[in-house]
Amino acid sequence: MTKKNSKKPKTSDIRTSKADIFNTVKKKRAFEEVSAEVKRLIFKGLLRPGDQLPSENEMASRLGVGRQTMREAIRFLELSGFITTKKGAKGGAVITDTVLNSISNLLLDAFQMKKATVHDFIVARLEIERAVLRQVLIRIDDENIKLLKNNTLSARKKIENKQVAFHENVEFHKLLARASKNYIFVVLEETLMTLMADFLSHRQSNLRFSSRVVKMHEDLLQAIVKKNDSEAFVLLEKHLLEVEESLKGFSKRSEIRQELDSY
Amino acid sequence: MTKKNSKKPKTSDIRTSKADIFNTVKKKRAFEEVSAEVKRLIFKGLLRPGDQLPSENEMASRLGVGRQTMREAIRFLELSGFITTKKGAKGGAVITDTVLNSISNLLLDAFQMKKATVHDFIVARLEIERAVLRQVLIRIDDENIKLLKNNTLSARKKIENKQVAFHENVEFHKLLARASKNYIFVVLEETLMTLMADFLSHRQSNLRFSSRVVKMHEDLLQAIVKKNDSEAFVLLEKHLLEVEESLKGFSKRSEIRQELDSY
DNA sequence: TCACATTTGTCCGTATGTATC
DNA sequence: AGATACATACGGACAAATGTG
Repeated sequence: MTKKNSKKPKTSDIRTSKADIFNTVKKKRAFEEVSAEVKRLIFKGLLRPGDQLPSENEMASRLGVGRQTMREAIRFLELSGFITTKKGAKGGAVITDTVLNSISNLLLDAFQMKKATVHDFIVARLEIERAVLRQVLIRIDDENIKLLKNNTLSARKKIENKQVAFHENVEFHKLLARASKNYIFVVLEETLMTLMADFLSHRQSNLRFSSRVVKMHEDLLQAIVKKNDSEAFVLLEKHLLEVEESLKGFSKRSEIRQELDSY
Repeated sequence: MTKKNSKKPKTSDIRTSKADIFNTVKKKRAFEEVSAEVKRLIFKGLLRPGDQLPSENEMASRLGVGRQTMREAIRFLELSGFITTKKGAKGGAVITDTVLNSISNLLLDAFQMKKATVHDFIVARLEIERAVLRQVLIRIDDENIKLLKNNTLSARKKIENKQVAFHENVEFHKLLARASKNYIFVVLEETLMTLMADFLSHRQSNLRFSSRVVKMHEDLLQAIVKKNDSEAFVLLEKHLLEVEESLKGFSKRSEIRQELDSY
């Protein structure tokens, strides 16, 4: 952010490459270094979800910074989705992985600022799901088929018990992304699904619609297993267009969330 | 974040709706209220990009909180991409709009965390650029054509002066995404290009390759302007496959970025 | 060039609320 | 119920950076 944005370094434009090198040594704030250090430990796998971090005081003194600085680093990590904090004894910071949640929160801000519309979202989702399906048809294996099958089975069970299969239906698309074996798609799909869940959280859950979605997932999965590519694409498109219908009404409202007091 | 996540409120599940109402009154931390208030002002348009915020001390006393709390709120807004801060006299917080950057940074974190590989990246990029092109062919207008044309012109100029057109070539794809008029794609392309720039920053810049890229961009743009869809897709694919070649060698590393000390 | 004012960045001491034992 | 441990929050202080006269 600080590094990349300095496109006009006031000095001559001729030596841009060298100027960029100098920019990288620009002094960083202490809390940035601290949070980067923690992030590094997480990426390296030395800190894993569920791990408890020492108290603010201890971390501060161990890292050689003040409490205020430590707090700002903690805030930074918290808002980025790397840790969550709890008050009281035995409280403190715990490593979590809610980065995708943080992303979707920022995307909601973008929607709020009218930089993105529901239509944008629907188009992007359709395109990305198409890409995912293309990869799935190439790379799916028995294990992922089994996971998807189990998903539709438990969804079907819920429907039979007159319950909506909301969670299962969202999970189906995440499983599809995993079956593509491409982590970029996994991240994108999970982000889109988080947003989707947020959109739908304000509406009444509809058993009939939920049941219909389960049916379409079952059909889609069958087409995938049978390697009937063209049918799979047709089913996917039809499915997503129906889901789009269920989002209708949102397009008319300019704001997605009435209140922005969350998080 | 705090509100939405509480799907299991320990109390009976039956009164979820009422429980949710009570959840909204859950005590929030001071810095959250402060940052939410500033965000509200931005969303309402009362604070606009370029506007200078009062100093930390003044805002703190005006809002009735301590400076520490104010600083945490500022960190929040900064990370979310709503403000940037500058040190020194006449410094302070200024309303900006770098939400795009913030989302892109978090996406990079997510990719890092999920251990996305270079191969994942290449596949995803091809798919996403295809999707972008599809939308561009539908929605492009004269203004965006002009921006793209200017981009290739200045790239061509650099090549003629024996300079690599690195920045321009990266920018071309960002402009393409903007021409799709879909903010989601803009975010994705921005992220992909950041990754791309990161890959290439470690290699020697190659004038001959850079020149070749410019040529392909020119051809692609021409096909787009002429509405020659099929040729545009062929050119895009060919272009990206050549770029992929230039990334060879990275595939062996499991991590995308060696260092995460950015931002 | 130099001093000065302003503002962020950082540290410390202290107090309070809250969750756990 | 009381003690403990921790995050949360306030206020004061100084250092560092930066623009201005």
